[in-house]
Amino acid sequence: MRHKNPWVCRRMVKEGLRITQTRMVIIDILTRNPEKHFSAEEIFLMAHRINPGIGFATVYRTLDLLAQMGIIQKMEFGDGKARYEMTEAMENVPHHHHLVCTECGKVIDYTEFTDEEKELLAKVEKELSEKYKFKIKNHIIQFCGICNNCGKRG
Amino acid sequence: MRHKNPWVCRRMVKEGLRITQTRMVIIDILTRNPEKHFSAEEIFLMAHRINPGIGFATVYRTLDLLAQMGIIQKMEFGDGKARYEMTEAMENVPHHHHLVCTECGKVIDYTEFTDEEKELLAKVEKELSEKYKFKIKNHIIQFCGICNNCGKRG
DNA sequence: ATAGATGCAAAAATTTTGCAAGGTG
DNA sequence: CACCTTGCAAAATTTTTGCATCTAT
Repeated sequence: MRHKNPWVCRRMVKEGLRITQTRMVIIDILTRNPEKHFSAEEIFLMAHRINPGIGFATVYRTLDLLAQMGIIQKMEFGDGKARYEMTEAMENVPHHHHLVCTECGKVIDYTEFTDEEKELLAKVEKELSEKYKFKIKNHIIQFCGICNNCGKRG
Repeated sequence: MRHKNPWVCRRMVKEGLRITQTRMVIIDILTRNPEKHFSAEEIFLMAHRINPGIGFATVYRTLDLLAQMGIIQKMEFGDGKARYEMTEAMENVPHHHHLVCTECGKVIDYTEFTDEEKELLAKVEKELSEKYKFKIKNHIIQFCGICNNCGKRG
């Protein structure tokens, strides 16, 4: 099997997991779209277009697996569907967070973190980690509100 | 109808909504537990114990309504159930965030924000608000990782 | 009185599971 | 070849909807 994302494949091999065609299709979709936040259905449809044999259940199982390994992050913007995207631990994945419109569900990505913010976040993580004996792997930051469009209408 | 949370009731009246018994039961549960993050089912069970006539659908409808009004915040910790808690905009609700264990689902509340953190957060919100013309009402901050217990076992 | 709100039950939507068959190491 | 992984279909879970009835204003 061709290894499209060597970093992920190495981790899978190290954990005794098999590098299958279906998994590679899904990993490829996620790797090529590090700034997107796809739902399971969207990933299924894209995977299905590449290989029509792929089933919904396997997409869910693979997403769970990758989330468990810390390769992707599962999140939820309030519309009942889980979303998945590469974690910041991945190469070439810019640190980014989300602005979520509670009116229309629109999600804006927000990447411009200042050094001050990054440092403070790292400090907070370190403090929390020690205080609660919690091994922090990732964080989710969402700002919720009303987007430009909905603000005009509403 | 007795008004258990005058602040919320005033807002409801202002928006032409009716202050019903069912709504007050639900608002009371949420008001008395500002630091908890109940699922819809948990709220339904508690409401049902107070007034067995209350139905599941109304619980969902009321939670949606309150979330839409910005009185409660809907969030998701990765177990497929939405959670609801009073927003910081409410009186007497301490600013707090969550540490979520991705192994066992345990959620630890984290309230100790320094002034530095609060100021920076306010600054970031203001900047984002202007840059994206987004009226920010709230934020969700979650740190994801492995809790003390799961760390020992795993 | 009347428009909004409720409760029930049925439906929708998303996610999980069982199991025989297939693919990877 | 052994055993992990898959696909399908069925099941489980969570959330939403339709509609007659009730109730707050």
